[in-house]
Amino acid sequence: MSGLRSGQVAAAAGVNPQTLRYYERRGLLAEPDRSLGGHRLYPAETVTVLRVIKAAQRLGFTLDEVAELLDASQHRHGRHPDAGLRVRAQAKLAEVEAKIADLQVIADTLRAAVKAGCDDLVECAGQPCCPIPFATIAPGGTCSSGSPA
Amino acid sequence: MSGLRSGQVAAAAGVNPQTLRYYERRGLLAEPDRSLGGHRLYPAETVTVLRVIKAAQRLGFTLDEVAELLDASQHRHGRHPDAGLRVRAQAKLAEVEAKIADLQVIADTLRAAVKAGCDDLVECAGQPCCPIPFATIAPGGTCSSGSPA
DNA sequence: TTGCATCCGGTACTCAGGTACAGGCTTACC
DNA sequence: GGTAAGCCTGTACCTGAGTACCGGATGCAA
Repeated sequence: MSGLRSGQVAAAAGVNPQTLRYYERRGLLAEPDRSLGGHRLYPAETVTVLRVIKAAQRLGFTLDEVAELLDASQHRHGRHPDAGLRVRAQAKLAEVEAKIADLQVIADTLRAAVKAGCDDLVECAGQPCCPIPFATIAPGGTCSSGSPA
Repeated sequence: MSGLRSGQVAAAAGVNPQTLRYYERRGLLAEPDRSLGGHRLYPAETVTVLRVIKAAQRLGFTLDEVAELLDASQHRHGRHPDAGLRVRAQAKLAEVEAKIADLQVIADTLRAAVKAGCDDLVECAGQPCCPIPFATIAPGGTCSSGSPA
């Protein structure tokens, strides 16, 4: 009995054993009991906690945010209003949606550049017809459609 | 005459002066001429190059990729087939679209979690009804319907 | 010629999330 | 009790894109 060793926990959760120590330092995992010789002995729930961490990371939460979520999970009694998953998930959703919108603009620009036949960044920078936003553009050029070598 | 000093170029392009040296090390900017005392003297085009770099970065290209694009731009004569902007922009577009799709899955999951009223990660991990994918789930819970992935 | 802003090279640090290595101790099994 | 696998701490390294700091040299204008 007495608990799982770090290698066992790591294997069960599919993470590197070093990651356990790293998470402990970061405050995501509580310090476990030790054997007489100083080896960590984890309770079985630790595997679940690791899976929770990985799931939350996958949703876009940073480790600091995950730490706060786990923390909030522990003393739900003195419930702070903004610490819960619901509120944070809503905020994260807004972040993710903003990121998607940003990437969509980028994708549109790339599509436009491909369609316009741009094949040389530096040359494009001199031509006002190129859809790539060079912010403020250098002295104008003779633009048509192709890519004059 | 004789060229722009690093601070002038940096100010004109809106970047940190240190960034110029960094880009030089990374091979994005050619080594400029020097004054007798060893100070860099840039041609005016450098400002355009910096804007090109920033525009390409904005489109999702890494600095290594930007370096290759700039490189390809210089010897377009011995044209390597896959070095041009067009091909690379298409590849980058696919990357960006994949990332958008991934984020959309994440956004959907977050929306589902909010809708399901999840407010505690650890608790959710024990309940099969939570839409958050905990991969393989820990010992069961008191839940009604479930869709474990 | 003096004074100050700027620039030089080199090094080290930042953020995020880990991963790797070195040198020594513990545990488990036979 | 021997041996090998596993674990311990501490420290250094990785990617990516810069930024900061240091002591010293330069450039330019009055």
